[in-house]
Amino acid sequence: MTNAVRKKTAGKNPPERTAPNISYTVEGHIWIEGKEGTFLGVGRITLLERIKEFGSITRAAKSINMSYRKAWELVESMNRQAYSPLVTASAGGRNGGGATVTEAGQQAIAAFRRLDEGFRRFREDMAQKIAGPVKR
Amino acid sequence: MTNAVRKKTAGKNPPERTAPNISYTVEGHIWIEGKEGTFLGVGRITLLERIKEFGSITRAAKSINMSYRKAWELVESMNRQAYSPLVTASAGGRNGGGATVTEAGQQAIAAFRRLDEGFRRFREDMAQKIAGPVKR
DNA sequence: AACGGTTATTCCCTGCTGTATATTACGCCC
DNA sequence: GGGCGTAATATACAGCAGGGAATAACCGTT
Repeated sequence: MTNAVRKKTAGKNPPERTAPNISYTVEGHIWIEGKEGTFLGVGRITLLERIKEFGSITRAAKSINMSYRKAWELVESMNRQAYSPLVTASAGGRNGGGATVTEAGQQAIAAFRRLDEGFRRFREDMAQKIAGPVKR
Repeated sequence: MTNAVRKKTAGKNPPERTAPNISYTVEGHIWIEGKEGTFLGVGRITLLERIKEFGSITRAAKSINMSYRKAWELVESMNRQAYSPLVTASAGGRNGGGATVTEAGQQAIAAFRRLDEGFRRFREDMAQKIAGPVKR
């Protein structure tokens, strides 16, 4: 997959408008879209996983350097668009309350992770096929 | 200000936190990445296609409501990251000059459109598989 | 009844991204 | 040479998404 390096050039090189040795990767984002736009994406799913881990929106948000405001907005958006809420939360109470990822939420996590893994494989396959036409 | 309405009712539906009939789609973006980030994406490829059509960066940019500055930056970024320039431009001259999509540029367009079409099919396939686990 | 940690909500403010504008350089055509 | 429409480049402006702080409500625990 390595490519030949053109090293012998006649004359002087202009300010390097092209690079001699390049490798390309196929990158991308994928998400599940509902009525109001994004329903599930990598950020939202990661947030769900952390909420499940910590039992708290606040701590989940901090663990991924996300503001509570943003985290709360994402949870609200997901709950609005889901058939049944993915996260249930309660203020006050034992340890001040907390948040729980519902069964539906855990299914959403699993489904999206499968999707995202399939996407990763797709991108790898495409990177191979692309190599030819794009180079040279 | 508005407090959450706590209904003690048994028969009435709560303020519609969930939707009864939902359809989801799998959406996404895909791009080819080089040394400085994005190399080819939908916006850049569309720009290339318009440049090919009009022979001018200015008119191409206007046709997609893009500022000339932005369009020029994209062209520069593509040319820097490609093995050979995808667009060549000249000021002055007949009709003030213009821009041309090179052979490499046309190959880039074709390669990316193939990739994007494959991605579209991938998303459609995934939307089918996803339907089950996400609903209900 | 006070405490503590969380959810829920509002407001302000900054940083970033892109837009709009202005200016210069360029080279064919009349 | 003057004109024209483009490329190329710099500067100032606007809009908005996100962050952070501040506040209130909540409820088991002590």
